[in-house]
Amino acid sequence: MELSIYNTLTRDKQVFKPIHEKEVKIYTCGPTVYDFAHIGNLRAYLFMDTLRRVLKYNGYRIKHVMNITDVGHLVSDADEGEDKMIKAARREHKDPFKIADFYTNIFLEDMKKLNIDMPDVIARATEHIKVMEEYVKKIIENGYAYETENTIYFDTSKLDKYGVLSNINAENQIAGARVEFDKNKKNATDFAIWIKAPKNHLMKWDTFWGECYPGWHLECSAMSNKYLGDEFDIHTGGIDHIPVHHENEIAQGKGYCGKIPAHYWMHVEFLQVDGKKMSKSLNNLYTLKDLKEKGYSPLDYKMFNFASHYRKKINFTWEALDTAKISLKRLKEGLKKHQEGNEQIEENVINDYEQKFMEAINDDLNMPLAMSVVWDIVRYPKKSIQLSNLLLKFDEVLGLQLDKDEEFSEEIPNEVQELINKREIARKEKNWDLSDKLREQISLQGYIVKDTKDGAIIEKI
RNA sequence: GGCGAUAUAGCCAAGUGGUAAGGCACGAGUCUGCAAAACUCUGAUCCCCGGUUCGAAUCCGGGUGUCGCCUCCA
Repeated sequence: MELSIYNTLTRDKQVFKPIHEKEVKIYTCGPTVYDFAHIGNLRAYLFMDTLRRVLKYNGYRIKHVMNITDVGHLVSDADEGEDKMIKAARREHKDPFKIADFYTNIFLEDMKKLNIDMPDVIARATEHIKVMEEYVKKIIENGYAYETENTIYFDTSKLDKYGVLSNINAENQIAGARVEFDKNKKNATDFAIWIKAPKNHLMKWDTFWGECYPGWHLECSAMSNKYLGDEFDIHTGGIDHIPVHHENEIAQGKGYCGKIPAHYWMHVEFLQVDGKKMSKSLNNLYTLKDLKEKGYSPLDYKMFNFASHYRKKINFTWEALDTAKISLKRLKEGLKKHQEGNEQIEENVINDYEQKFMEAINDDLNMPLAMSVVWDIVRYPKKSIQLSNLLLKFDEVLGLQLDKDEEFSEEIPNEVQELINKREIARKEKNWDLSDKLREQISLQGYIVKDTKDGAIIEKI
């Protein structure tokens, strides 16, 4: 079956045709590791995960590279302000390289918790300075750059067109600018590719142009080129990357070898919180840790993401996350129900579900629609191991670990356990008054008791 | 000022020309000592106005609202 994906470059959905028949080469703009990843960041990597899984489900091999930006990302994408890493280093009174290590590790742990299928290569910018240096030199040789006192700029006026992704151009950049552009720049859209490090600058390397550090946009171009070549299949990132970062990558690709690096550009929309953007200034940034503290697991959050399409804004509310949590639990219970069943299901029913699921995921990763097929199977009137096997097969795409129980069972304090034991005895004696009183006491301790056939289940409130 | 997105039941959200997927919540029922959980059943003509068409949530034109990027941020 054909796989269609939306390409920002052409602004339409296209049938996906890789450069090599069986292998797909992907580059993902990874995190700048100067702080904890918030759930908005994580949405982008969940999208990356789904994309990988869908491609694999379609039988492709994948060569996937993601960068870790640990230098050169200035507080503004337009090369203004200071380096984010250095700002963080000052905030935490630590060496910027240590900061990078710290947040990189946390990031990788988050990826694991979300059961994200990771790229084959994770490239740290600071380990690729030489590659970047060579990349810049070639851009200069090709006549696409000019020097000012402290910076080497990419000259966007040398391109046939700048702004192929977003319709921005030098004129409208200037018209609406609230920031003054560097007067040394020839064009408003020119951007720094190599920057001379000021004295006492914490992150710098001895290069062909003296002690320097790389421009942020350059990192991705140089590293994708090293691992994937002049042209590869898919480039992914957040929607905020479109106007500057990815335009600049395209510009650099053209300056380097005359080619737009990727054939397909895929972008994830933003996550909002209560209908507003998530931002530091609004103080509504949540991390996985915040979610955990409220009793939600990383996979609950993953489930939440499947409620909407990646190219649409998703509105995060605690209520919506709760919906996801309940749904995931019911999904797992549905799987168990089918695992215990042995009723025979006709083959065409199974085939029909497979067909529908595949159609959904192959239609530009329509996960909400795919989930409706999953629910259909869960709610199928017959119990059958054939259906549970089908769900597990689909879980290769979902990555929700449907067959695993959450290891969310926290330890129950002794005093609460004693109350529970007493209550069980009271119930056996049919002493309902005492039983209800004990349940009340347990709830005062912050736990809910639920009686099932197999005994009481305890949950934290 | 420039660029872009979006408007579908209480909430979240699919659906891009043929008469509205799914999830959550609410309500009813089954089960249960009770409660909870679980399971079953139940709801919308798609922001407004005009047009194209045999037929539009879906296409076109005009409004209105909301949101995002251009400064932190995926």
